[in-house]
Amino acid sequence: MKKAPCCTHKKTNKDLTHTIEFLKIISQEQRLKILCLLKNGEHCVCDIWQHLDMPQNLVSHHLKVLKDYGLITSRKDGTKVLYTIHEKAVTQHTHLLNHFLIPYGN
Amino acid sequence: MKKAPCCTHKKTNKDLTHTIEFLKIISQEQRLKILCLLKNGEHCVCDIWQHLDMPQNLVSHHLKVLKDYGLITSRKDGTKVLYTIHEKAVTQHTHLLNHFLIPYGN
DNA sequence: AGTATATATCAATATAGATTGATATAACTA
DNA sequence: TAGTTATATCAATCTATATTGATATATACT
Repeated sequence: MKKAPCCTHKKTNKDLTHTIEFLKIISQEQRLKILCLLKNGEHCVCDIWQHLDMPQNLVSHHLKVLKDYGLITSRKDGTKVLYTIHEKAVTQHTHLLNHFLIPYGN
Repeated sequence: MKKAPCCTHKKTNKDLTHTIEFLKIISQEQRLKILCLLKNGEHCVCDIWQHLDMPQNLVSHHLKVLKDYGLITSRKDGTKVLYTIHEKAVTQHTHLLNHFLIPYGN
C-alpha cells in the first residue's frame, strides 16, 4: 500500500499538528463567533461579551486563547483593550487545512 | 454597535452550528489523518488501522463518526468495507468555514 | 484619595468525547 | 460445519477543556 504524504513526511506531520491545534481552537462556538465578529473590524471586550451574551471573564479567557495562538492581536485604548483578527495567520491556517482535505489539483 | 451577520441572521446561525459540528469532527488527529488518507483514494479498514497504527475498533468508531456526518462513504467488497472521502461534502463545509473567517472580498 | 469601569487571572467544577477491552456479526475458505 | 479474517458495537474509564464564581489589576473621573 502506497503511503499517503500526510502521515509519513516529517514536515507534513508538523503541519498536521499545527492544523489540529488550529482546529481545536476554532471548533468552539463562542470562539468562532468572536473571530467572525472581529473579522469585520476592531472590537473591545465589552462589545464582545455584550454582543455574544456571555460572561466577561469567559470572553477574556477565549480571547487569550485566540491571541496566544496568534489568531488575533490587541492594542490598548484607555481602559479598553481593542482586539482585531490577524487575517494573514488565519488565512495561512485555512490554507494548510485545505491541504489535508482537498485532493491535489482541485 | 453594528451587529455582525454571523451572530444575528437565523440562516447564518444555522450555518455556524453546522460549521462547529464539522470542525469538532475533523479537529481530531486520527480523524484528520483518516480523511487525508481517503482523499487520495478508497481504502479498507485494515489498510487504515495498519497504516495509522491504531486499534481496529477505534478506527471503526472514527469511521462511523465521519460517515454519520456524511464526510465519507462506504461500499462492501466481500469481507472488506471500502471507504472513500465525500469530496463534495467536505468542500462545502470548508467553504462555509471560510465564510466565518475570511472578510468579504478576500 | 476614593469610586467606577474595563479587563484579566485563578481555582474548582462540570462535561464531552477519545480510548480501551471485550465481544458480536458477517463473509469467505477448507 | 468449523475455522479464519474483517468489521462493528458496547460499556467503562480516562482526559482535556469549557464554564463558573471570586478576585485582582489597571485606567479614568470627581
